[in-house]
Amino acid sequence: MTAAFPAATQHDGADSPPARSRRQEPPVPPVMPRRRAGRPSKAVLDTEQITRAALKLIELQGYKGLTMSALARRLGVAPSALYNHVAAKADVLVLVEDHLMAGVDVSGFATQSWESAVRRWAWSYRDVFARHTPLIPVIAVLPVTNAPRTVTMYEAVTAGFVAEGWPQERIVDAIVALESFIFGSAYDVTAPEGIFDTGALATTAPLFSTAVGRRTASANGAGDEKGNRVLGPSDSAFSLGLDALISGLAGSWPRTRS
Amino acid sequence: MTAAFPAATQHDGADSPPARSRRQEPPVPPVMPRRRAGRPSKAVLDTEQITRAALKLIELQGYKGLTMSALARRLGVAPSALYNHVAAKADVLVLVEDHLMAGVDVSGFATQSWESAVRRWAWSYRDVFARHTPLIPVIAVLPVTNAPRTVTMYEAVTAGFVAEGWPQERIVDAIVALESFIFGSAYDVTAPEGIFDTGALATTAPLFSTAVGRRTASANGAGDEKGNRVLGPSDSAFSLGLDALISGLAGSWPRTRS
DNA sequence: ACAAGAAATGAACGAAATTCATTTAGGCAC
DNA sequence: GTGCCTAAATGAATTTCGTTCATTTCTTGT
Repeated sequence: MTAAFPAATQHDGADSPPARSRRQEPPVPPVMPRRRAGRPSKAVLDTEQITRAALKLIELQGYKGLTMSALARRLGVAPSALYNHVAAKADVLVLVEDHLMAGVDVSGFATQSWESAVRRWAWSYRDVFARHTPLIPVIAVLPVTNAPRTVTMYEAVTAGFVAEGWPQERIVDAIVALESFIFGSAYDVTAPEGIFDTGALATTAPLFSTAVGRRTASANGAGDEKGNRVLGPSDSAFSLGLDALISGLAGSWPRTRS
Repeated sequence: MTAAFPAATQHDGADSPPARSRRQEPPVPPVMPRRRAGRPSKAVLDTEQITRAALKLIELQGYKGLTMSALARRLGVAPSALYNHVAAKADVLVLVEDHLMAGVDVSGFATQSWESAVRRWAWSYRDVFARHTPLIPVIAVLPVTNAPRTVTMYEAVTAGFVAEGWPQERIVDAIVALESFIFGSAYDVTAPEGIFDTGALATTAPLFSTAVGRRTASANGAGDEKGNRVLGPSDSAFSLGLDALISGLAGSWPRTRS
């Protein structure tokens, strides 16, 4: 009946904690040494290891493969053991999210112009979460309180806005607006190729259909060779929108003319 | 079979039509009279009814309550019957999505200036999907081919862009950029009150923390009385970003000077 | 009239998250 | 030291969901 446990199944050759040798039969390497019940002398799990294992799983199998069972298996542990460290699967997602935030590039805010810094930050932010779209619903609603790296990221961004002279009351709104655009654009990266092909509905929507045709045509012709990344459709939309947002935001508050 | 309907075994396995309510389970329509197996003389289901029932369920219980069982129960049908009309639950979401698209206000594109029309469209688009954020991952990746109302919506928007004189190759990118911002902003609407409260991390992020404080302060003071809606934090961020995007996009292509 | 197929029922199945009782180990209080 | 409280593990069970399948019954096209 309930056969979802590592009883007969083994780990995916990632670990074998205490090398307890059997009588004389080392049947197969990947056989689980089977920890006996009860608290182990040395703690097997902590949130750090859980985070790492989750990231590895996501890398190998995508979010589809990120199940509590799979996570437990990878850590050489029973699924229920995870619940000593996280209250629910959502907590695992939060761990992953906060880990990822450290990978967002905020370096520009210390060194470059506001425009350049925002652009660099936004691209890297989008790139990170384009590979982790299932986290977006989580982030968007997640109180920042227990996400230290996320707060650190916001602090660096805010510093860049302050340095540019932005009025305090508008900074958070501006960041939120940029972030909203970034999250939405991250989804767009994952969209399939012909997402806008109208097919049988083409006659219903002549203007839109030709616009779609022109778009892909111009995109195909525009191979950017000089070291810049080659732009896909989602990249050119992101570029257009980001530049518009940046220039629009720059003009949204009364700067003293230099 | 016996002539009397065996009310002992219900087809649900999860809950029972009679008054025995376990958790909440608001008593759905009257208790259905039990249909015997086999094809009924008159078809009970079609995609139209499924869509309506799904929308009602979402309205009453949110997306959490939208399960195939609940949907079937509401339609007076066994869960498996749904699969004669949709291939999977995702199809139900697509039905709902396309239905909703008809509610997005594109009327401005026929009558107003491009700026006003985009603004009206964007606000209504965001408002619709702020109440349906679970659809966003679906929409963002969904080929438009079998979503007729979605195509109709795009056609109206495209017409507005064409009328304004936009270059064909950039129209789709501009729409995608706006849409990305809209989807991201829809999530933001659902964010809890103190999402940016840094709590114990406040000392780590002094600039960000004060910016957050100033934001809510200015938002609280700014009650808009004259018929306009009172702006919450997510509204003012949306407003700021949308205006920036619109003006930035307007300046992104070489219009002939009037 | 009859075969094909559409549209229901009802009974499973399998995956997944989560809970619970139980076992064991470490760290305090006394 | 002894004893208790709690943390961290196992193993089994529970619940909920989406989905499939065999079967029944009815409609429709030839």
